Amino acid sequence: MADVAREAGVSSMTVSRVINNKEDVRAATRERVVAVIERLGYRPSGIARGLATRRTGTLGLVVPDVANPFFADVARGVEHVAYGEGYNVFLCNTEEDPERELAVLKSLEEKRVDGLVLCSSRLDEEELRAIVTRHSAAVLVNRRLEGQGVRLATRVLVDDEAGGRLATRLLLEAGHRMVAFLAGPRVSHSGRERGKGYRAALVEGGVADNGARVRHCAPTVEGGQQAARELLDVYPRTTALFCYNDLVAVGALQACAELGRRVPEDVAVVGYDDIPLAALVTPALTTCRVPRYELGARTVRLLLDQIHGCSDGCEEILLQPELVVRDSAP
Amino acid sequence: MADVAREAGVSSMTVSRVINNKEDVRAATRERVVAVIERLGYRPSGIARGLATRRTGTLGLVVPDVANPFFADVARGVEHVAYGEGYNVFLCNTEEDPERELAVLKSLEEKRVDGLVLCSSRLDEEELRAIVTRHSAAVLVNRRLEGQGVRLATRVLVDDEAGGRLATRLLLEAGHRMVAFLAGPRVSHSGRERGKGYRAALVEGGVADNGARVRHCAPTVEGGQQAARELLDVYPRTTALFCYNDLVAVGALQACAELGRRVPEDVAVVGYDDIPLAALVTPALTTCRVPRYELGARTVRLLLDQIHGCSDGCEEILLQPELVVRDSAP
DNA sequence: AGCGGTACCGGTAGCGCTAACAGGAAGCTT
DNA sequence: AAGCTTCCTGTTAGCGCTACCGGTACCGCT
Repeated sequence: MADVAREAGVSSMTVSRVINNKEDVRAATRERVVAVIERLGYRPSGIARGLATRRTGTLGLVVPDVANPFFADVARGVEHVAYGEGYNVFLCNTEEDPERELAVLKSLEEKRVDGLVLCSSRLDEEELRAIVTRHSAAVLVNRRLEGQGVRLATRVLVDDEAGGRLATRLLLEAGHRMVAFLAGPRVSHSGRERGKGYRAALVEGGVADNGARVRHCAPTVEGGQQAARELLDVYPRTTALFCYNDLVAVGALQACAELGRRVPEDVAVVGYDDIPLAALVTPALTTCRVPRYELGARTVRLLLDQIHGCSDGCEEILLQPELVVRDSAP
Repeated sequence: MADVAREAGVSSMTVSRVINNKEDVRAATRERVVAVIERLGYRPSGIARGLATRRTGTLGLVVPDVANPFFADVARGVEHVAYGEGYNVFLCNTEEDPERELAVLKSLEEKRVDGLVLCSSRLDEEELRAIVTRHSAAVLVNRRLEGQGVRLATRVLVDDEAGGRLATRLLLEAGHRMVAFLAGPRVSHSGRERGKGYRAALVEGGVADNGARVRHCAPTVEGGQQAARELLDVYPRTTALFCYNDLVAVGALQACAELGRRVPEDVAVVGYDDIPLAALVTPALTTCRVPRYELGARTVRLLLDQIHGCSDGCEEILLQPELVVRDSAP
């Protein structure tokens, strides 16, 4: 920077003003400085700038796993909006390990990120609260932080209860009366919400809520396959399956094929998420699309509001899933 | 930091030594300092440290799109190894736009990343060379940089020619004599390499190389479906399709279903990449697995060697793909 | 006692940038 | 002609940390 200033015959302050597009620099001077910068290939140091301004132009994104298509899309949304506003994004995978989550969060603090996006945190209330209060700006995704105190974390969520209701209602309206729920992992918060919607729709539809029709399983193709097999074995009169996610639904499809049940004629199957795979299996999955990219994008916009101080304090955004009807149901 | 020093009754230098795990601090002193750090919740500033040491502990990762499962896996590998060595990773999507690629590269320079991983760059030779020389450490993925000068970029590649050969040979050995290649986009470097392997295998197998059997298409399900349809129409005696990637192969599967060709009895189909989808379609795809996670992991290891100065200068790592035989071929 | 060696700790001087203020020159007003 | 505004530019003083050097205390040895 000093080199540039000397070459251009100005002070470093003027160079600073030029690279920050500040007013108060004569056009001629600006051009001269720009030319020297160009000629010398000078790049201002974001590090030094960060030290001086206490803002780094970076955000932290913490996800369980980017290779999961769900978080990959969220990451894309986060990165896109952040880039548009001149921010860079640190990507951190926790690999589902709370220890590691704490560790990356610590490193993000040391890097002095301006804001934090924390997806599906596996930390407990207390740890989470500590993290959030240490950051001036943080938004949670797919996780609430119940606070008796003043400070609650901003958050963006998918309305999974509505999604569960939507999917179940579709099946009921098609005349199904024996709708089962392949519920995914017992610990999943999303799964519980989807289950709430499922039961609410059953009640609203005049079908007695029957807990025995809910079966937990691993959120994978194998998990879905096995659970569907067992469920159709125990309750052979089941005519519809609402699945925790699309992978489970694909497993259900495979189980139906094994058992000689035609889909959707004998058994209707509805998935959740609308991952790219959903459209490609046979029959193509009817599913509940969750706006993953938008989830990331909205989150960052909220975060940036918070950073720029124009936030309304504690907020919550609830994104609505949307039914995508294909061949597997109704 | 000054607070910590005062509270612990030492100088800031000693605090610095403690947080950097340097020797030359008495155990008792260290404990005292650690206790104060803990009590005050002090986190050293990576920014200030970066300014003083000229190392930031960050890497830049530039990919066309993280939502692409290929790059998502690469990113996972990169992040995992980087984390293990105490580095954080900036994730940058170029969204296939060279302008944007240049822009993110510029921002990464300003952030003073210690190293750069550049995947499938769409920049031309000259731009690329400029970028690489501006960084002390950079590794290219899926891209060579031919240099007449002294300095060539380190790179990690998949041996796509070998992959093409492998897949084609499998088909030939199963007795196929009419093997077509759905080649993906004309501009794809990987596609060209796979084509080379395909032709080489044909020649080695005593089957005359017939250019007319190669058909370019978009690297998507639709692209593959359309190309397969047309190809099977023009050359109805084709009994095997080697596809640019798994998506194209899925398209080919759909085209075969439409045309009433059984897979693999009438037409054998081989994909490329082994994305998760490959195992889930019906029939499950025989494909060429490319080690995506390892690609990312090896790349970062190479990069870290370069950063720590223990590199042998210009190097190249060529990763071998591996055949995964499922139901669609032979 | 004096010497050298080791273990531990502190002072100083930046790293490259910007916030905040302090001018100075030109043009305008009174 | 003095004073005032407007526009532009420079000076100073850090931001929080570490490199580098220099010190002190204490030990064993001659």
